[in-house]
Amino acid sequence: MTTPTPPPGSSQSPARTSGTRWPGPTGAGASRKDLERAEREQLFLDVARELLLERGYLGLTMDRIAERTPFSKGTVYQHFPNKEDVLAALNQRTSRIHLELFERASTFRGRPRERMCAIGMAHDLWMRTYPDDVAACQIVRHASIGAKITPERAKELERMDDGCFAICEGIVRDGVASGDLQLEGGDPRQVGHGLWSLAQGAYQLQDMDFELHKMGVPADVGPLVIRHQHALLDGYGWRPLFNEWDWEQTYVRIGEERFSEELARLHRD
Amino acid sequence: MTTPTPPPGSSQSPARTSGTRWPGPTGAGASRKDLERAEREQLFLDVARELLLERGYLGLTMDRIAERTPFSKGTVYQHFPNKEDVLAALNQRTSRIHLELFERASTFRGRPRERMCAIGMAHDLWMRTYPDDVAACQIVRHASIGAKITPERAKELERMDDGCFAICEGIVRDGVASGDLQLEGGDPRQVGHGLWSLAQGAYQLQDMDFELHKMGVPADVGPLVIRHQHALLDGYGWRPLFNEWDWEQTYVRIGEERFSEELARLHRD
DNA sequence: ACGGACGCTTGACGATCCGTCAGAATTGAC
DNA sequence: GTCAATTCTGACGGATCGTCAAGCGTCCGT
Repeated sequence: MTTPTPPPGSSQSPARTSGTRWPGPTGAGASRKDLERAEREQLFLDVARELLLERGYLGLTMDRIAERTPFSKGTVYQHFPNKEDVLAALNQRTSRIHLELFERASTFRGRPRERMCAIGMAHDLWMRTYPDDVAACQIVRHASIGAKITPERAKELERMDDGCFAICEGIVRDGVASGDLQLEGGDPRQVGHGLWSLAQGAYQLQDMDFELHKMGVPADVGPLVIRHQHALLDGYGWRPLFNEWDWEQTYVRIGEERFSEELARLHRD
Repeated sequence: MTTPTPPPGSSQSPARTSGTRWPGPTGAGASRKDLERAEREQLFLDVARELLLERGYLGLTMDRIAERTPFSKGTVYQHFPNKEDVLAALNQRTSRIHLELFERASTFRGRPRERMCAIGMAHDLWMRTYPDDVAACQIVRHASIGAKITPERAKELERMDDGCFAICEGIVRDGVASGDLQLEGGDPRQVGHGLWSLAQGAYQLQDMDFELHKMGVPADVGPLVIRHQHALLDGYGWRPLFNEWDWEQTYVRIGEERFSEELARLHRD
């Protein structure tokens, strides 16, 4: 677009061995410069992720990112105006996947409540596949830390969360429209809020240092959260109720028809 | 205990105008030294709280605490080994109140589900009365930041959360024992987990920067969370169900019989 | 009244990290 | 090969953390 210079002949990238497994949206139609820049940014993010896993939030420093990279700190700052923004960028990758999983889930064919189950499964898969990245999200999104993030990046994050939520909202509205869900005076969107709160809270409780097993919570909260969500939906009277349907089979179908690849990869590791 | 010297005559403390409104448990039977030390610690915590409200997590620094205090940084470090521990100590005060409110709520006379409502109200009151302190809790308790906390303080925090949870668990067990709640194969403690997750998640969502009103969530999530919790309990079949009872009256009773003082103070501000 | 041991307080200090910027290095056009 | 434009670099100033040796006050025995 801006630079009219196409990749001159040999467009083979240096194939930096960053080892990333992220579905990076390295957009098409970019000049070599842009490509290198995008690659570099990915590299920085991969290293940042590494550091975050190794040494936690307080161990992630700009200097260390530069050290583990063939670039200097100044160059890192060409990509991210500050440390919080690095976290936000990581967050962005994670949120993008979140939204994509939700979109895929929403196309599941079935009764509205079944489709809502697909959303729940997508969320569970997301947290299960990228647990550390989701943990990073918790930090950045905390208002008192996220205050330094680039406005555009913040908007982008918000946009993706809105997207996720809009999908939920659509399914709830379908539920109402189909007659499966009858809300007396409540805003349909609030049901989505309840489901989201449940998942969010359960995850945060798990992420704390407390020993949840003392509270009868299994190490893997996923199934429990899903059970809670069913209880919530039952409480709001969304048909078919938990004991009116073979949900196990629904989940099998969702897995086969929408998330076979993710489930396979998850079981492989 | 150690120092046999009693306060010689004039035991009038310097009456530092710390302006704290916290129910500090300045234990009895402490020597003058200990008392001064305890007072100083309270002062440090009050200043830390002030800073946290004014400038957020990143604006809370040990130097600034010392600056706003007639003591030097070294003295602050005599009380808290690091910055995270200051936050943890703040957290401790907040958690102590939390537990105390739960204990008070649990003594409410009524059917088990009504008593669980009292717990919900206690939680709501807690978050409503000390919103900023509860927000601080969210930061400290994040595993990646809480790693630097003094082990004893961490244990203490855990102990208080366990206390809160034990109260919930007891009420759920009462529900089962009374026949109001019939769980098919589930651990009774998990119901408590669901309620807690719901409150925790809703609060965290509110604390994020996202614009929840776009999701149909009112600025004050309290009533919505309580509605969600009722739905969850209905989903688990805890009698009397939401539409089988005059809950409004229950809440009025809880307020009058257990939290009249807190409610009055809340309405006054 | 005096002295000295003990413990508390201080603030300067080294280390770490953030974010900047002037200058070095590289690139690409001619 | 030259030169301008762009990109990269790492040293630097500022801020913060956490330490510690030296200063200071308190208290007790004489």
